[in-house]
Amino acid sequence: MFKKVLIAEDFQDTNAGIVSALSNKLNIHELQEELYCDKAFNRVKVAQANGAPFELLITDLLFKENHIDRKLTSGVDLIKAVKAIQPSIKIIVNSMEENPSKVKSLFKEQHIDGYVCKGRHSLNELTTAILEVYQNNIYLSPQINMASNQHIIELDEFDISILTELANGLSKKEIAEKFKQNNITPNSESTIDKRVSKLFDDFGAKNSTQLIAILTRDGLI
Amino acid sequence: MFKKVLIAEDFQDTNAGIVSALSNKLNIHELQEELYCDKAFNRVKVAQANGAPFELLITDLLFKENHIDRKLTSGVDLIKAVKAIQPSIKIIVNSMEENPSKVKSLFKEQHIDGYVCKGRHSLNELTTAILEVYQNNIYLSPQINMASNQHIIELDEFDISILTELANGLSKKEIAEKFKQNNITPNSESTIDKRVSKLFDDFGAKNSTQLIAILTRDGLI
DNA sequence: CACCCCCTTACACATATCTGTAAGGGGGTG
DNA sequence: CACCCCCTTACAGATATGTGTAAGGGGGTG
Repeated sequence: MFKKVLIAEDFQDTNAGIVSALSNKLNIHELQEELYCDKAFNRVKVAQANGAPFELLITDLLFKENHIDRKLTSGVDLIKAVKAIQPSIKIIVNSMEENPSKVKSLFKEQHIDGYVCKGRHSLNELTTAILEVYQNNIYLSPQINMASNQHIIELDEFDISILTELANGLSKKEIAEKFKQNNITPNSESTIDKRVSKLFDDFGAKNSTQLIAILTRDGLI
Repeated sequence: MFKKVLIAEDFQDTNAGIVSALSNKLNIHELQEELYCDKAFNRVKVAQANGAPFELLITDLLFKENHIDRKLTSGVDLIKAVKAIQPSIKIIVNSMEENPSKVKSLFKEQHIDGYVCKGRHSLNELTTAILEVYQNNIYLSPQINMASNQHIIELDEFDISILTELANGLSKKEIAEKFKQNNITPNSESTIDKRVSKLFDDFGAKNSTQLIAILTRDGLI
């Protein structure tokens, strides 16, 4: 079994639940926990420098903001930073995120080893995930149905830029101007119109307002 | 100290964290837990029927949907049901909700005794909250600043109706027609225009799209 | 090269949005 | 009653939105 595991999770109750479950169920010699990404990253760095690196990182995705300055503000930031200094570390994400395309991108872009979706069985799932990952397998919560009829529509960076500015109250004309200023291309009002109209079809929206409502609700922007 | 406490919380890790913290820190004789509102309500009912009622309910607000049919689908539903059969029970809500006006309404409408906001100190806060509530005081997470500059703008039922339909993709003309059909008054396009424009000012939005984005993000609609 | 597809862009037109102004109605007050 | 305030409503006009059509350009293919 893993000998040295780090947990990064900002909710104290969740954090405590994970720690207590893992100490009881799995024979992990050293189980450390952190409430902040930056501190978690520091522990990884120090452990490696001392020749006793962590073998597994269990992390949440969202970390609440507070008065403390943060360099790493999300689980993805943390994963990137950790992988940069210790590519071999195993990573399990434990989060509320249910969007299949977001979870998919964690495996594809961040090369995580397991994904557990918080819920009524997440501790059991987490235990299973750890065992699987220890065997060099990957683990994915069964409730994340990659092949479902949920939106697997990929929003590219350009789509996201438009949508973010729309949600920010800019008109399409203003967006076109901003894109021209920032050398983002394409940048004609017409093309932006076309893109947005395509997204209406994709997401079954009648107008911009509904489109933004849908995407905001789903956490896609 | 409270002798009999019930915890309603659907995330297994959070649930476990609360249980383990309270068993260690507080001398509570009987600490039960449930993952579903309906089951929690049943426990309260049965305990009361057996002459050994719960003295305190600690509940979340949001409970994930799954394949099981649910009568009570939220913490507020549970609180209402429990208060209806046992008005004297003490209630502490433990949730992610940070909106002051929503928290305010829990105290005002549901007459809860404590509110703990999930975060990096929520277990410590919860312990304090239990001690305060046991002394017949109320407890409120310090991070919920009721007098802050956050939006304490009250949206009335009419506002919500308009906003919901806007987020649903209806034009203002269509909303006016729908209101006329459903005998909702006022219902002229002009008045709806005026209301929405007022909300632009209230929330600092430039147009409908941004307004809906803000309100959706804040969970107000 | 010709051909095709896809993307970008311009333009046009009907509709919707947003912001004024102004008229009228109900309720409270002196 | 006169007066005032607030809300509803109508209307007008400048902009913005959504949806067509069509022209042109790049890249791949035969």
